[in-house]
Amino acid sequence: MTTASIHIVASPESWIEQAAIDQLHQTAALPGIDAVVGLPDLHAGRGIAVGAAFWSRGLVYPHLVGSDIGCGMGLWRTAMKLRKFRPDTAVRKLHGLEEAWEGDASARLAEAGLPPLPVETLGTIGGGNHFAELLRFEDVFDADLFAELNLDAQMVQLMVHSGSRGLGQAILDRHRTRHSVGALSADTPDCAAYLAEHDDAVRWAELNRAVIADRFLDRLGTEGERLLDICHNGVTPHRGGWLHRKGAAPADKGLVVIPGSRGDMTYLVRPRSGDRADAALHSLAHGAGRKWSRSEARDKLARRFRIADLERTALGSRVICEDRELIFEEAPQAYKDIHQVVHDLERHGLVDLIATLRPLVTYKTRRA
DNA sequence: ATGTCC
Repeated sequence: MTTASIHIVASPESWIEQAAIDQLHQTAALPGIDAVVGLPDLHAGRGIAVGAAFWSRGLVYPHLVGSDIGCGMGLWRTAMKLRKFRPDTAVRKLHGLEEAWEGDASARLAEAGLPPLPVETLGTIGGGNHFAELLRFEDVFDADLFAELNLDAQMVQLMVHSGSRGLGQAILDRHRTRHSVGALSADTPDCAAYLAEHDDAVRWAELNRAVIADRFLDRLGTEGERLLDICHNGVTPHRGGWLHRKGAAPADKGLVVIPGSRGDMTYLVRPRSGDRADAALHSLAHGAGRKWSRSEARDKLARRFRIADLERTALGSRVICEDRELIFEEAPQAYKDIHQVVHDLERHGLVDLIATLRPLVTYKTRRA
């Protein structure tokens, strides 16, 4: 059995935990895996490294995508002018947005051309590292491109990070009862069935982000226009094989936002194509990447900070998170430095920087 | 990650 090539996109000074590297090697040794790429936000996951892309020739591995099929980031321009925006007012209006949506979810599914999939959680953020955030453009690195893309630094922007909720989980669970963590031969009915369900979950997740954005915009009394939507958990056909992305943004689907932690900047980048993009499996970091596990973050930060300390960030933004464990787990200190992560991508010739965005209000969870 | 586990 041959072992796949392993390419890690990071500079020598960027810290990457050994456990994540070990996981890459384990995945590289699976049958049919030809190429493995670790992005600079690489960190250990539950068996599979996060911040990674895996290319196989004739086999599809559902467990390399994981349970949150279709998870990703969307970015909207709101119609709120920055100079009129008051964070206090926004904070007052934002609550209950992780609870069931009152709108007609079935109609939204039908409009999107989706089959009658579960609708109970459509329009809900979920837990973990998911969030919705209001931001403003800060540094503009390429003013011509910024203008050409019709971006507007005068307006408040909205970013949504969420996925397919219980739907993706159910698809992986069903697959696992039959095949465990085994591969599917690409030409089998079981593989076709998984891919069909996977593709539905990807579209459900994209719709979920759109409904979340609608709920936020409604609550804030404004409207929005979607600028981009990017899926970082999924499997797609690529060069006669299958490209699995596990917490890796696509470099071949237009502009990408790479959020830092909830207390740091977000980067808007334009992926480059070419040999270096090929070597990186047309993939990019999907965020800053965890530096500390959730339990480490809780232990270390609960000693040093009160909840109230974490509801305001070093950048002056607000964090709405009524879950006292989650606010420690997701604290900025638990994440790598986003500037270093993006610098590594730039240094490897994978992206051109367009702009940074500064967080204003981050919403995680708050009772209605 | 989880209409999640304690």
